Amino acid sequence: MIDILPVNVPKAADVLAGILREKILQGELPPGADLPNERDLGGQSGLSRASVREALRILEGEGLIATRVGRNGGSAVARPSSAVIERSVGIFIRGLRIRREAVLETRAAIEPPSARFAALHRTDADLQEIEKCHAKLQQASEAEDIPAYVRANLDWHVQVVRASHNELLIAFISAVSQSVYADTDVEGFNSVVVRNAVIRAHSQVMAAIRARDGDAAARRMERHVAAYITDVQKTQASVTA
Amino acid sequence: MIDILPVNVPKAADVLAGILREKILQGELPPGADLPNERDLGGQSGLSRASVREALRILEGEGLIATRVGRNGGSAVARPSSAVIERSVGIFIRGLRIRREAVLETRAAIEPPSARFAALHRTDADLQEIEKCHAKLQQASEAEDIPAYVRANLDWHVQVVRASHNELLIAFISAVSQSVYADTDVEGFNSVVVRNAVIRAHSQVMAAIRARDGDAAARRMERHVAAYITDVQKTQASVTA
DNA sequence: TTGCTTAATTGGTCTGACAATAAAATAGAT
DNA sequence: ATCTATTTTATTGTCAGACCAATTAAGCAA
Repeated sequence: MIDILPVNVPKAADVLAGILREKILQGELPPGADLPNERDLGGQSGLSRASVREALRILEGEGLIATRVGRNGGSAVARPSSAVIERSVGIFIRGLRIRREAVLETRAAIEPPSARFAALHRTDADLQEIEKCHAKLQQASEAEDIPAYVRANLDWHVQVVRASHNELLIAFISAVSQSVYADTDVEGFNSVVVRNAVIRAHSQVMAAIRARDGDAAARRMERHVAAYITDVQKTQASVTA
Repeated sequence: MIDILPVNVPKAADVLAGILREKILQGELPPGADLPNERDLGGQSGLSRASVREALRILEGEGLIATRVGRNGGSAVARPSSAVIERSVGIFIRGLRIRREAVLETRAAIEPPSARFAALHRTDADLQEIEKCHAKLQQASEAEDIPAYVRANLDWHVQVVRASHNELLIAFISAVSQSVYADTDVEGFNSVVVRNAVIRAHSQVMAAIRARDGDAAARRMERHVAAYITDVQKTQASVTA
């Protein structure tokens, strides 16, 4: 009696999706290429339109195709964007009830090395974008517009990582930031003292990035995020108390 | 004439998927809970079974439900796992042709802070798991079994991050490692000198983790991954030459 | 109790039809 | 000839109903 492993029974739609996925990822179907319409795909694959649609929906969920209705509609190959990572990370965080502390830890882990890469790889345009965010931050701080301040703060951090020109780090920080933003309590930034400290820290990080000093950028960013985490924990404590 | 923005036309399946997704993420439908069968869901929602199935497929793709056929089958709420992140990151890397350098950079960015957290949060069981990977690594190295060596090497790194007890970092490193593994050229590890250097570096990191010395763990891990990257670049160069 | 058979339940797949949409083709007006 | 309004057409979106396949519960027999 040989023991046979549980036999895998792939569904028709999964098989078709797998075939198309490989064609796309291997470059045989480059971004922008039109797929055959659903009826033709059904004819070619021998599957029903229902199964074809299921396969296309899978690929759409993976960000590999985009589908439009109407004449000259149909499915076209798309470039996957960081949106798919952001979505899966968001679901992961919410679904597993990841502790806020762990999310902040992750941000704290990613940002200092990202700041280093930003200092090393930045273009002048990157620097200008970062400074634009900084200006908005100052403006919101002076106007005591806390929601705008929180938004600008997050944008600044994301922009710094963008300057690293590392697409994966950008996707990760975007994904994590979205979750951080979703439940940042505004209370912590009611103090003008806290806000000014943030602005000063940002200025120092920017100076290092401007000077292309990777070590300084990483060091200063590390101090900044560490300070932020202790601030959050303090606020947490005072709320709990 | 007022100008009206392009009106969003959500598809029936998206709407239903959104409703169910929120119920799941808000905890109204906890992991393990059974959803109504497809016909009932259709009846309750007023949608056809085809649309219901499409909605369920979306949620399945997001890792939020698992579906089984047969009597007492149906869809049950699942805990999203890091698998969804791994899949989306894999598609992102392959689809966007992310440079191998950027992937390694990302790993290099994540691992040192992860090693710090590992030193701070590890349990004895974590340490044993890491040491088990290390033993396999040494064994494979002595046996000159390079594929097993590469595998064990990767496992060791993932295991260190596991010891951080930060679920997000674990998911990220798992996702990135899978891509690293997919195109690690074995050539670089043909040299016993290189392999022994890796083993020494691992030993030092482990010593820091054992001693719960976060700073040392981060510092040594940083040196280790930096050395790995320069090694890869050297191999690359020799291949190109 | 144990094992086999049967029936019920559920997802998987197919077929065919119609509705909704958006582009292209056409007709009409200036 | 060119712009505009209308009609046609290609395509996805949705639905209804049927049957197949897989799985398990229930019934039954040894």
